[in-house]
Amino acid sequence: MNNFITNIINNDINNGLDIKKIKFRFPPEPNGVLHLGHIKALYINFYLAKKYNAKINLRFEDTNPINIKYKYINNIINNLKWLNFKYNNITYVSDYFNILYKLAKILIIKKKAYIQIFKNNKLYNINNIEHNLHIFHNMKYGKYNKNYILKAKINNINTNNYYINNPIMYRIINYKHFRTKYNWNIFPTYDWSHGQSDYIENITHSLCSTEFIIHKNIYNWYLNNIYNKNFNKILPKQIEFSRLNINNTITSKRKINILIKKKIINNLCDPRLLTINSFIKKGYSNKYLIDFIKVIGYSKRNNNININLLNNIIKNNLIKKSIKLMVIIKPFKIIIKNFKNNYIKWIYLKEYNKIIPFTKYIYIEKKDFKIKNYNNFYRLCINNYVRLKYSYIIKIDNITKNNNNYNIYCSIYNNNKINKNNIKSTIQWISNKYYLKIKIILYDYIFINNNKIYNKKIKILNAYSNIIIENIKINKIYQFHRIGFFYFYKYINKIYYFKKIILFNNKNNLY
RNA sequence: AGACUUGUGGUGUAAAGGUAGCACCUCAGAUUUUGGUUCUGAUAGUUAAGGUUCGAAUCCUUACAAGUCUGCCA
Repeated sequence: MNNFITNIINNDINNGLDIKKIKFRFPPEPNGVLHLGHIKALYINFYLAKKYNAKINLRFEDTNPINIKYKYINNIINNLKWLNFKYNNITYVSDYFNILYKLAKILIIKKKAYIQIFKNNKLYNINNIEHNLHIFHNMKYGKYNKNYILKAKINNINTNNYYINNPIMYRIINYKHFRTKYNWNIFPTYDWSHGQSDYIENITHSLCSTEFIIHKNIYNWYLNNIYNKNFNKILPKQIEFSRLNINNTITSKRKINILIKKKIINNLCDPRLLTINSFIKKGYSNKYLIDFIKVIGYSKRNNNININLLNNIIKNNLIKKSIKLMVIIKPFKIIIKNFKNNYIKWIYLKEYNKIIPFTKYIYIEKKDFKIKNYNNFYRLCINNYVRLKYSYIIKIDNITKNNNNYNIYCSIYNNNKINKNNIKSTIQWISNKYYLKIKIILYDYIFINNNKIYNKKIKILNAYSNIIIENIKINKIYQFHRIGFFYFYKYINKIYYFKKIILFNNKNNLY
């Protein structure tokens, strides 16, 4: 894999960076679950770590006690385990609160940081160093209300953007932190803590998404003002790449939460979401997702990837290994003339070492039958030979009509006597006596029409399967012959429930 | 509105001043006990204009377009 990131690192090596010192980090905030976009960020870091034989830290960005929740830490660790991304250390920004506090005091002494107070609808800046230190100390011990903040004094950056010019380093938050408890009343902001954490951990290349480009000046300003030659440390370098955008769905935590509030989705495991938890629940292998990430690559430009690319990769992976079931959604009865009423022919399926029953009356899918052939209809109609999957070649002999019901009489034909070119279709079937009741849950992408309109449709269909299902496991993925891929997720009242993963091409109006 | 970033076939991504390549999509043919898969092939591209250069997707200028940011979130 070659991209602008490897180019930058190779340049750094050519310019004297010791290859042994290269180190990366993955810094999630434990405020939600990981999704496909995180896999993109993870993969580049772990790919580079492998390429340069470098170390990599999993760093939890727990700077804001209000946002973070302990349960997400375990979830992230388990997700990484499932993805088989092996990091060297787990670190927490909260471990650096003491160091960050000391560094902030150094900036105050250097007159690079100052306290700002909001009082009587006015902002007051403190100039005196001793006074600043005194207030900062008292802020730490909770002696002030939220109107006190510590700001960095960056006046050199050529911008009229006030936020960028005077970023906040510390704000007062009176909230229990899950690790430091009530020890701190002030918490560092992302801007202040992130670059410093990279520096403390000896990270050489700090990869993030392009929305942080505007913060790069702050990142570098802090580092340059903290950098101490005596420590013999390398200044980390922020490199940005564009975040993952996929049409017809979303990944952003904020937008997912809106959908949950609007009750369009129930939870973070909803199969329509691209969260790692949903992938695990759907029985995916991590390989499918990494294959996808490898294909889409990395750049700085805005992108919009068609979700079918992901679906194709999943489909091509599944096609090799999933068990095939014959499933009928809308049964249509046909009669085999050659068979006697109670005769059962057991057909042996070598692939699965199982037998399935074939009887006089069988059901095929309603859409697999038409009386007359038009528009190149390959399936069952007058004059068409059709192969029933795993069993006989049939053709319609005659059709009778009672009321509104057709009776379709078919004859079995010898495999060897029919020209192969005349059999254009192999369709699924079930015996009218032996089958399993199943339910299929179908849903569409969350968004239609370029991510602007919600798609709430969820269909639950009754269907029938041949009886090959045994030792069925939750989360196991099955292929429904000619329909698509589904995963089994529950068994209630003698009914097996399956949820959609991917449907096969539907343009010929199969279903 | 400003600041910043980015513009390569329909989509995604390579080419670090020297042959515009790869993958997906689409289309066609072959294979096929899935109208699936697989295989072969075809179509199609450097946002625009100017400049530097023997030579520009690449460097410079201008225009245009898209995205991000303008949070005491990260």
